[in-house]
Amino acid sequence: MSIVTGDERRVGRPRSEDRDRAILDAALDLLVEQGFAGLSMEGIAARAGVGKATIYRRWKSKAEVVVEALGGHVCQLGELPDTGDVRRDLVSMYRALLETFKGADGAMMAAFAAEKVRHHELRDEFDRTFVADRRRHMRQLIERGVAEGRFPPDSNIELLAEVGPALLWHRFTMRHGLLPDDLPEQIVAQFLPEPT
Amino acid sequence: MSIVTGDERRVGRPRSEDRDRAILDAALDLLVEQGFAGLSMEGIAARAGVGKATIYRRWKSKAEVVVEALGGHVCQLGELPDTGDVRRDLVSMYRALLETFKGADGAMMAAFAAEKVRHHELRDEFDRTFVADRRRHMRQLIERGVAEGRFPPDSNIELLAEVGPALLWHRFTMRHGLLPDDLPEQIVAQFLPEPT
Amino acid sequence: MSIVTGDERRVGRPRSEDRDRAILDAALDLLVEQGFAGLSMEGIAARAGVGKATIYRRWKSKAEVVVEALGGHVCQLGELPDTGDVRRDLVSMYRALLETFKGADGAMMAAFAAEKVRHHELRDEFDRTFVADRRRHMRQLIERGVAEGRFPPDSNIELLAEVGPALLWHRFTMRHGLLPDDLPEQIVAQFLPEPT
Amino acid sequence: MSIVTGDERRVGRPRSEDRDRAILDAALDLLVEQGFAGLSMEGIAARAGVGKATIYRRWKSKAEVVVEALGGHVCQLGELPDTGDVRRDLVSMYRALLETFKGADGAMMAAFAAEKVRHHELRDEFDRTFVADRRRHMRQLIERGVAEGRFPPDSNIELLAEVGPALLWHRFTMRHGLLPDDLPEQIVAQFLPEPT
DNA sequence: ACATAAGCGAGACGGTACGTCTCGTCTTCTG
DNA sequence: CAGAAGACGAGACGTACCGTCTCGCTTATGT
Repeated sequence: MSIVTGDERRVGRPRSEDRDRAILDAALDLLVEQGFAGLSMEGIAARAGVGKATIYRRWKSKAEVVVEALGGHVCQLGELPDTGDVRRDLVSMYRALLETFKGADGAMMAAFAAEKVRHHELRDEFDRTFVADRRRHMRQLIERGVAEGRFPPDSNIELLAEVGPALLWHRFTMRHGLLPDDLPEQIVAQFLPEPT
Repeated sequence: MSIVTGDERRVGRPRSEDRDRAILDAALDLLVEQGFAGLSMEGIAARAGVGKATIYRRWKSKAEVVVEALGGHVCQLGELPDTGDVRRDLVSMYRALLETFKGADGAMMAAFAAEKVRHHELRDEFDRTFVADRRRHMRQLIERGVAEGRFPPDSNIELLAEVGPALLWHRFTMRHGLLPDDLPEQIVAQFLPEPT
Repeated sequence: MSIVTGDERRVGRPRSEDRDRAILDAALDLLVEQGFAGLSMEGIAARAGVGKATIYRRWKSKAEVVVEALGGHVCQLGELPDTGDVRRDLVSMYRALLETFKGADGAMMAAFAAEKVRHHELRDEFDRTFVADRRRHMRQLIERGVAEGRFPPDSNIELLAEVGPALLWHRFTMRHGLLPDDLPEQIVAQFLPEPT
Repeated sequence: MSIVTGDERRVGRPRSEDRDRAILDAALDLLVEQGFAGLSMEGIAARAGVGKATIYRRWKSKAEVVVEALGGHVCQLGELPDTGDVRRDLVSMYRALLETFKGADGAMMAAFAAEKVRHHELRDEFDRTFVADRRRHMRQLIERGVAEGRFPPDSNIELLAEVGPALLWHRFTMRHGLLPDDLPEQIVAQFLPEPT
């Protein structure tokens, strides 16, 4: 998050948005190429053709640069689906998440998740940037589904909303990315079946 | 993994097992206290009362020290329960896992999980130490449960065996440890219900 | 000699002359206190309140730091005497040299002399700093003395100019500093007597 | 100096003289090849095919090994001349010293002298091994010369005995080895002339 | 129009940790 | 026991980044 976000600044040379972008792009490139550990501020500055101070003027730490670099990148999840068919919507969302885990974004998410442990700001930003919306939407889908009688009325909504992401995340982080393409359907079939 | 693993060495002063232990203990302590990133070889050496060379004589890098530190660590899983009542056994295991997350081992697991991404050896050791036995046991419980008709015969065994750990892990890593004490029961009630 | 000597650098923060001085002073102090061998880059950095990189940015090795430390050191020769009385002038110079050996500069000269053997740059700088002026002046005194008939006309000027420093140096380095106060007079009386 | 010099040892396996020699030879070789600074105990041990403890059992430090290595080597100065002709004897001795300074021995003496500054044991041993005898002999020659009227009766014997070695040493250490072959004769002619 | 104030690239700065090296000591097994 | 091998604690080596701090520009703005 940019240190100065408001528009209260008026005098002096304004910050160049070119540099913002150059820095974030460089950070992202290097992150993908070498992972979080191989990422150095010196490297970002060099790659972006920018002085280190120009980075630190905008962000307080390596972690924050990466937060924003990654945040700007991953948020292109497409629209949250809402077709009226809850199960189809959930499968869509699971699949979008699954695709995120695969591809280059997966490595980035993993790297990011790894750093969350140590940097609470990162954790929150991670949440805000590409978890919160999805979570909210899934919850609404489930709630509506329960209300419409598509899931049993005594369902544990909280868990039901969480089970898909949880299984995908578990597969990704704890089972070395064992993510078959039909996993979304499997999950729905097993844990969100139609009431008999 | 120790640099010299065979028993071909015979001459000269043998490596001191005291030092092995002192180093690994120090590494583990510091890992829990400060996380992987806050862990320095210099710190380990100082805490273990050992020269840096004594560490590098045994392991090639920080990662390798940690792998072995982890390997030497006996994760207190408690006994793997087997009472004949599948659901009770699963609740027991979920609870043990939940306690692990809450205790000192939890911090350690988080720290390791973060590093797994970058170090495959670490990932494997992590699996061996914290995960493999439990996973195997849970799967057996589920398989037996299905065989005995305690779960529907068309259950997705793989997912059923995974859903509990997945939800706990998700709560722990992605929801900042939102782990109510009755979560095991909730999970079983929602996802592993008795067949009607 | 400083790594960057030209004035081609223009951009970036300029090197601080304060640090140059702090480093060289620290080096010189430690050299006198502990000798060349007891001199560590880490020690210099600590004493100068400077990071090690700041030293290595300027010099490539310990030897080069010392060379320059020595170069910056103004050896207090006192004025080169020229009273017209050759023998009195020589006694003065011998005494100044003797005092140099006895004082802090003596320890320094010994330390440097020891190291000269291994580092030719050091040898030359040592010569420039401690020796060259004195040598030239003594030679001139002797030459004039011979010209004026104060020494026999067939004198070996080279040796005559050298005998005093040689004896003092020999006493200092080979006889543990056996340097009685009247040694200058003894030398003149024995080796530079008035022609009969 | 060997740590155990007496012959009070009787029990157990006796020290191998082969090893003494192997160690000293290795030390000397390496000293000549790389100088005192490039000399490591590890290197000596390896070159001699000997354990480090075997060296430390005999000598307390690197310096002492070198003392003995060098001592054993240089003492082959030949007989101290005593022909009855004082000046010829002195020229002989000066020349022997001069030859020592030239050759490979010179580098060794310089290396040795350099270390004397820091190691008093070295200084004393240096003295004992290849200075003391010569000095005593020169002094006797001079004393006899004065007694026999070959030098003026009011000569400063101490200085007269010292002037040759002092000039040679000065040339060697302070003038980069400016040692012409007739320097011995020059010295005698200038500073030890026949009384008129 | 021009002063002002901030932005900027470059890179120096005090630190900290890296992985390597040698010191002089210690500990084992072999002869 | 001596000896070869080599582990050991200590601590310096020279390198790489960290996040901060100057420098001498450059670039809008607001007077």
